[in-house]
Amino acid sequence: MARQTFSAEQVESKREQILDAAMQLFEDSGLSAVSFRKISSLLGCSYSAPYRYFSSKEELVTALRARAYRWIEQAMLEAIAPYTEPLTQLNVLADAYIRAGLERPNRYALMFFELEGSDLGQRSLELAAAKRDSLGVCTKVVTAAHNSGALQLTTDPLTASHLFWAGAHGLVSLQVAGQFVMGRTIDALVPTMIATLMAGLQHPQLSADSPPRKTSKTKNTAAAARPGVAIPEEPPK
Amino acid sequence: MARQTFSAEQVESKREQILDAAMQLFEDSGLSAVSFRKISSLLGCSYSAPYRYFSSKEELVTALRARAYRWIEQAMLEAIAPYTEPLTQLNVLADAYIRAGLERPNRYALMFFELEGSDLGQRSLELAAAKRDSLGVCTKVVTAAHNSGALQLTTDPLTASHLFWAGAHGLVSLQVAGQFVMGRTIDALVPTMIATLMAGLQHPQLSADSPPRKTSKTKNTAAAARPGVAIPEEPPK
DNA sequence: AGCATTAAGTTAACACCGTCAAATTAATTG
DNA sequence: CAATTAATTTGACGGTGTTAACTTAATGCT
Repeated sequence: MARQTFSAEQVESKREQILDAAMQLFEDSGLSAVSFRKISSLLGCSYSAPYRYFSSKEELVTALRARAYRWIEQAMLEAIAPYTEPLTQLNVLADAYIRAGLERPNRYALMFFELEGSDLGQRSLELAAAKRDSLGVCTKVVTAAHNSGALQLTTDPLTASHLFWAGAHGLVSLQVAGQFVMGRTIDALVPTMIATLMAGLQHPQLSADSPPRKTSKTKNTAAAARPGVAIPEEPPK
Repeated sequence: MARQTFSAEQVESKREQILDAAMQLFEDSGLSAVSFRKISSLLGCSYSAPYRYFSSKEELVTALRARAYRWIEQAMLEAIAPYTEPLTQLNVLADAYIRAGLERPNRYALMFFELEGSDLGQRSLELAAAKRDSLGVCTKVVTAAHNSGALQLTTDPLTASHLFWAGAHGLVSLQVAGQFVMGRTIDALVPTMIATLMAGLQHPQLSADSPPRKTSKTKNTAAAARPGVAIPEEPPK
């Protein structure tokens, strides 16, 4: 026969070395600084060697993106570990998520948006699993809070999880993008956002009866009245 | 004397031609497809000509980013134009913002996150103005809703605007990033998010008394009790 | 032992990129 | 017409992703 193939562990070890170097380059100097040549230089191999483990830069960045999800998942898990009360866990989780995003904005940004025309992200099972698991931490805590009666949701826990995640992510994004007006800081907004969502999600006038939105064709129909909120106006024209 | 310099209009026209081509390339194929050479090829000039109008690719992308903010601002303005009732405007505005983001996810993503180590975004007055104006549309509507009594905020209107923006942006981001679990769509979440924030922002238990967050050093202090929400637990260790 | 086999890694090459200096074109004034 | 000088083009450099050809080295077979 011939030389035997590397074991799965050896391959994984190589992949992680490459990803370590790539992540370091990315966090230090952005995505354009991530190059096979610089990675190879850091690893002491030739510039074409990593191609055996990542068939393209896009694939490498996708793996990097999955790592970012694993990182935020871990940050949330570690934050809630010392606590058992679901509502406390939810607050701690939100705090940890946002702090992690602010401390490593580049790595955080990697989780969202591609800025490159690529459909590889849709086909990576590893990335899909990492996404699922990171959201799962949030969903689990919200569900526990709901089941324990501490958070009396008027929507299902999954919807509530999505809203919490979206709210937290929105704050981090706006802060990183410099969207907050002068004098305002995210510090004051985080507790307000969490409290607002908690209050709103327990508001009796809110239930799962919101009509579905039309994403195209018909316009402005989503402005229809919602119970206890507002009465619509004359339609345009 | 000598040949006279281009007028400000001529320069601006050139800049817009370049930005048109750049935006087209970006939306079609991502940021890496935006190159001086391809732009020049589209414009029928030499690959170095655009350098007279944008001294670097980073500067060009920053101008593109400002354009993205002007675009979303315009989408919001056009959406609310036919209406006068502030609460209706707020709903229509949120709907327009989110639909715009979903229809052009690449352009939308340009507004947030850099993915490149660059501090030029901080020094561009044009970009700063575009950011301010786009948020201003939201703030104006929220303030009007507050002043008219239609939206009885327990926080100041600017804070509420930030929360609305963050919530809407969070939903768009999660949708574009494929974060929603299978079977769920953003269509059902948008009205829920808006209604939740509206309900939460009018909730009497919420006021501006939320303690500021510690962003570093001290940990887990943000999990402290908030009125009417939860009672904290034993601290870790 | 020696050799064939074949996985892992290297080198060479290509097209493309951002960027800048030098050369070139073209419009305006004296 | 000629000098001046803004606008543009050309040439060049180092860096990039990617592929193909080549080299190295470990294994099993005879």
